[in-house]
Amino acid sequence: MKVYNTMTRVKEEFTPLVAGQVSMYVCGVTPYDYSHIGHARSAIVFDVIRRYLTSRGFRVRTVRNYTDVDDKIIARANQEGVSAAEVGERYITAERRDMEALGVLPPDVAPRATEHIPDMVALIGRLVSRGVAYVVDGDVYFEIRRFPSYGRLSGKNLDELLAGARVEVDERKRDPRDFALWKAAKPGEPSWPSPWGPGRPGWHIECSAMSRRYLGETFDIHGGGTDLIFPHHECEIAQAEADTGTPFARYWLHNGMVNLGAEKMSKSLGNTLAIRELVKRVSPDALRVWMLGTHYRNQLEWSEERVREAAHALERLTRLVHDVQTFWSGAAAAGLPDALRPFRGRFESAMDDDFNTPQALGVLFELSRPLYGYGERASADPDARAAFVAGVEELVTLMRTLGLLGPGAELAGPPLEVARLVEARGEARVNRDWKRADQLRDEIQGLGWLVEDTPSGPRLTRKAGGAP
RNA sequence: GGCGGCGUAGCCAAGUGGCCAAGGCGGAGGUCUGCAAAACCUCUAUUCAGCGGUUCGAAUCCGCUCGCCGCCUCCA
Repeated sequence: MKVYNTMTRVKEEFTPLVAGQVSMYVCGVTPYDYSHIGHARSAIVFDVIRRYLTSRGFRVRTVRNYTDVDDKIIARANQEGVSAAEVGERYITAERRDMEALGVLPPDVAPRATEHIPDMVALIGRLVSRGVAYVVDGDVYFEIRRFPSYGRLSGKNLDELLAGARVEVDERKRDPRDFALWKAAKPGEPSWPSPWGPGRPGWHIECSAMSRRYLGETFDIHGGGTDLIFPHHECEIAQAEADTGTPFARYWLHNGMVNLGAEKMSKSLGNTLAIRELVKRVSPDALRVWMLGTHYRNQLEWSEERVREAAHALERLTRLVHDVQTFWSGAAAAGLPDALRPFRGRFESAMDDDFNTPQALGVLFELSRPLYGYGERASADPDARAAFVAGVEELVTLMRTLGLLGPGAELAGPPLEVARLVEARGEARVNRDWKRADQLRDEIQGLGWLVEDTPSGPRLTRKAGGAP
């Protein structure tokens, strides 16, 4: 299995530190507002990576954090006249709901920065005593020039960094590129005690401290959006490695941004589309298929129209699953026919190549073709039926690897009302009362279901459009 | 200015040295069907932004040009 490592800028063979186990840390959100499509992409990308690794037999331990102490949270709290903790709590709760709606598996650990302040204080203390950090008026800064490889992940040259620095000038810092580990409390801000006086942690320290607590000094995969490469991940590395002297994360994976129009979607630009609004309009699986249709490292342009197309494409797959459930749920599956055997291997080759989901999805669609062939003959030919059931089982397995067909997916049967209408239409057709049959079909369609007559009987599917 | 990425059919998007350039959406014709729908069959890029070069051979490697985006500041 190969993964692209941002650190080395090349695809590398993936070998976890401990055979059979993978430790993965993914940067989560700063909960000061509702999560948007960009967060959804990151979550879905790493959800798929996690699921795939699991399907390949790895025991995967995942951590996704909440950075619930930050300037923006404080600003929001002040603006609303509530506590920062309340703001954090509100958006963490919302984020959890969003993730569930998207079919993203909860991480094994979802630590909050505010619950790990002592770990951070301890880490900062060690950095100070090692001489890589210094204290000024209750602030603590990391001294960049004490960590020579600073800039390696992002490919930044330290001198140029200084030249083009748009960093605010702070005379107290030894070097403008030094970053804050600890910020002395200002009036009205939440603070915690520390050897340097009351204050709060800087932005990057929480990830260094929490990843270490839950995954150890060195772990396998560190993920996040490309926008975190600098300075966030760069600083995480500096903090962690300056203390331990051992490598921090072994593989750095970064997902591309979601753009709106030709511009990056981000909270600060105010051009976001919140997940909670999004899931009202499109199904989670359609959204997932749309996202996975582009490689995770590429940029992706938001378009509801593209998601609708994805929803339509997805139906080619889900219809097969429905057909088995509707017509052959009790039928015995045979072994997978030889003709269908290569698909899993092709799927895995695609995924093994830096999680090439567009290609993997292509394999699924190719698999659907022969499957429809078996489905056509299923009622007349028991062999075809057994092959059909076995083949669709295989399809379901692969789809689930991508996180499709989860609990959120619409696999439930039609409401009783619809079922009755279908039955009535069946009778009308037997009586060759076509007018009534068509009328009933229209009624059923009005309720959001599509009836199709197949050799095995009427097939019911939810109408296209992607709505949940 | 520095670093990184992208430009493949009407649209989206894989492919990164050599079988006919995946797959999806859309479109065209046909089979099937009471009519539909779906499915099935066939078709829909002699060509990969442009120009040079390397090679027996390039969308794929190299150079240049044009266009677009991201990071360098809070950000998934």
